[in-house]
Amino acid sequence: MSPRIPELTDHLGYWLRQVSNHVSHGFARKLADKGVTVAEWGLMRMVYGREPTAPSQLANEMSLTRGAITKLADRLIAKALIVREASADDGRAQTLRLTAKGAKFVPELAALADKNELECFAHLSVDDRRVLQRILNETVTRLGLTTMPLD
Amino acid sequence: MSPRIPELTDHLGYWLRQVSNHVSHGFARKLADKGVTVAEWGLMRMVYGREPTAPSQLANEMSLTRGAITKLADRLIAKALIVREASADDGRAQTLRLTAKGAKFVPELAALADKNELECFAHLSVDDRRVLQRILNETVTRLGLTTMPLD
DNA sequence: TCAATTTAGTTTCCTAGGAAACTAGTGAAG
DNA sequence: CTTCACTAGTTTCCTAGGAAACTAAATTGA
Repeated sequence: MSPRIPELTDHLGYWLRQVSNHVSHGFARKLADKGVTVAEWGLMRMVYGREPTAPSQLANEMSLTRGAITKLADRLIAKALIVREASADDGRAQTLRLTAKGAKFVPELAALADKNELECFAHLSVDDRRVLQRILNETVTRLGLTTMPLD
Repeated sequence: MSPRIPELTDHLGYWLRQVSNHVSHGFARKLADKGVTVAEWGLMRMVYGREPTAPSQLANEMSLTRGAITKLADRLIAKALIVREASADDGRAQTLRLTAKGAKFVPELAALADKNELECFAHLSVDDRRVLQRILNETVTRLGLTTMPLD
């Protein structure tokens, strides 16, 4: 007897990705109006209000390779939103921090993030949102995730 | 007074992407052992047990561009998992369908999908899974999504 | 009937990130 | 001191997909 082959839609993972992609793409579109990508926003938010930070540190926190951070930082530097500075004590090390322009930009982008969140989840009851939050948190914990996803 | 800037982690969208990416990457790793990508699996599952299907049809259903389907199909053809055939009645049109090898492969890959689902969500109570399913479904409906995400 | 439009699929160019090789500076062992 | 291993960051090559230009076939309609 042939066992039934599950549909793609039989898996929670499918719906999760569906929703997640939509949320991210909606956000990406909003950010694009400001000339920024989601990854760029992520890095900017990470270094906002924080001591100059090592790229490798950010790579860990954002779950990107160091190579990706190099290029991401290059783009933000080209836009004059962050600066890369040599570490005083370690000839290999560098730090990234926001420029004044970058720092002024962050609240504006954060507002877009809030707006996107609202658009995507406002239809849920307060209770549903709490439950969703709890379930996602439990899952992150269970799966041993601790870092920021960007891809 | 300066308003507080929300953390990345203050948004449901952040956690959603975190979990979604983890689930997808875990699945991608399993599929990689079989020499297949998530997108390739998606296309294979879409055409499984189905009449030969137009690439543009699949593009819609999978939320990919036609260009992406062309290339995705090229890869699957190179692996002898699907075939591309000219439409009899329309000189522009083509259809894609699984080869015997491809069709035999699908159940094996589907088992991996089930396994991945289990690994990612088994820790949730039946109730939580039902609630999560409902919330995601409501959100998909509300956001007007009807298609399959692959990126 | 034959031009204009539309449609199906392909191709080219571009972006973004991973893997792994590479450069250069650090630190430890001898 | 000098060598060796390690670490920080960069670079090269590769993959995958989107946008838009492109080809060819169908359809429309004057």
